[in-house]
Amino acid sequence: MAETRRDRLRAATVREISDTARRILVDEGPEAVTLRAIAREMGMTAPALYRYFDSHGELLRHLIGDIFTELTTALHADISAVPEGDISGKFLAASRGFRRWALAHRREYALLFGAPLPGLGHKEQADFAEECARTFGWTFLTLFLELWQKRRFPVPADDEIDPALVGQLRRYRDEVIQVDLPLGVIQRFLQCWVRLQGGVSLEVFGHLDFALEDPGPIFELMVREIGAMLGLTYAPPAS
Amino acid sequence: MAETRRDRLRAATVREISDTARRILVDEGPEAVTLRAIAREMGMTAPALYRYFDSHGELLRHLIGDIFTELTTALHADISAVPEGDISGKFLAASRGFRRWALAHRREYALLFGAPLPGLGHKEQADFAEECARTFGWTFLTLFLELWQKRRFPVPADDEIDPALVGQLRRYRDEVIQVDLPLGVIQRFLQCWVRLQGGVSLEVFGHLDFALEDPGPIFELMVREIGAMLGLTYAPPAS
DNA sequence: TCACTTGCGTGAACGCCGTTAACTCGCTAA
DNA sequence: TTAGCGAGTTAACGGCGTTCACGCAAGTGA
Repeated sequence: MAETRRDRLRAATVREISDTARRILVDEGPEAVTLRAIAREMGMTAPALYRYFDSHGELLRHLIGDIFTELTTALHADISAVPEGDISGKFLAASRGFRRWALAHRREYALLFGAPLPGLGHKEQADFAEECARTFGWTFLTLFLELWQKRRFPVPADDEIDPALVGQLRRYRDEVIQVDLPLGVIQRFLQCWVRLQGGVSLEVFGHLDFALEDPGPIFELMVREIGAMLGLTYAPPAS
Repeated sequence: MAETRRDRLRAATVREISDTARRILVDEGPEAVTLRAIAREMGMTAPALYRYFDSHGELLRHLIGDIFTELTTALHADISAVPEGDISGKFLAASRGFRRWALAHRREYALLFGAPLPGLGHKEQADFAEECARTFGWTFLTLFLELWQKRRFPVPADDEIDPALVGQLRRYRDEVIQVDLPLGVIQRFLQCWVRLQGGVSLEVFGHLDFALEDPGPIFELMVREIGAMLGLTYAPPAS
């Protein structure tokens, strides 16, 4: 079954819808991304969009998927801009790149990492957005694993880990990562990720404004601490 | 000007509106908190609510203020349940209490600490919600300062702090805290707060579900680390 | 007591929104 | 060549925030 002309047109329309939705999101905020607004912008009427998406929610999920992919691409660019051997540098670049992207795309970030939208259950299976999110997750995870392979930073032994955590870590390792690793590595990964994403979220959502105008130094401090935990050779940001 | 009968009735209605809104929020989620739904529930019509609030957004902000106050009250209860001398215990109780409240009130938490709602600019001045948020902030801040007074945990000296941060910390200290303190104490406070709220947010919003079913142990690990940084005498949670 | 103000609430309406249903039209595949 | 399918339309439903004109009762001053 070759790709027919119709199929190409359809794919192009889907892309145009995504792009339009994206532009509205950036320009006018998430609440302005309505079916009618998208259709209006494209010279169509709202019901026509139902030929391409089952509902408003599904369109949004698709948009989320697109944005995840874009973020992943941006991070990979940041990472591969660092010379091949410098794994510490790559890790720092990814962390800073994540924050930079988040600050430059606050509304998109809110869609990806904010409170889960009602009606957009984050629990959907076999979802496009879900898949893109997983791919994104691998970006940091592979970096982390590579770091572990090369530097063997100190991690807690299995019997030093909270028993309530051991089972969960094992499941995550065996079912998702599927690489033979000490559980302590995974615990460290999660700890780092919580700090990184947690810190970025707070800053992006303005929850540090009560004290700071520019939380950049606090973020850098955090990166430094994470680096220390992982035995990274720290280098200050380029800019 | 004494409080007239009208004033009392009016205040009662305002409270009933808040309560109704709150109930709808808890039962049906934030998107269900509409003027019409509130009015319906109260046996009124939507336009009547405009006698009490300028707009839907302002009603929501008021609701946020109420919830902040409730959270503050809950935390103070947790804190004062710990014997007077045990400042470490109080700090741990507050941290765990914050997480417990957040998990037990996910929708409310999202309203307070999620991405700022569009149309609900977080930058409003002299706002009721803003005021309640500030009061909430003092809960942890005073605990932190009390800890500093009593235990003098190690903090960086002024000239060890990122110059880009010094000015901001000084301004926050002089204009908000108004207590004579080394800037390093404030830096530490912010670092702790970022980790605490960042971690709780991630968990509440389900952004650790990709790996963990119960992030509790990770949170406890975080509390432990924070405790170590502040020289707390760590005690495992009661429950 | 009587007129008057003030505040609370209603109903109708406007323009948004997501969604559904019935319909048209042109391309495509048999 | 023709039947059918896919993409698009218009009309409509119910829900939303919001505005406006109006009624009505409670409080107020003479």
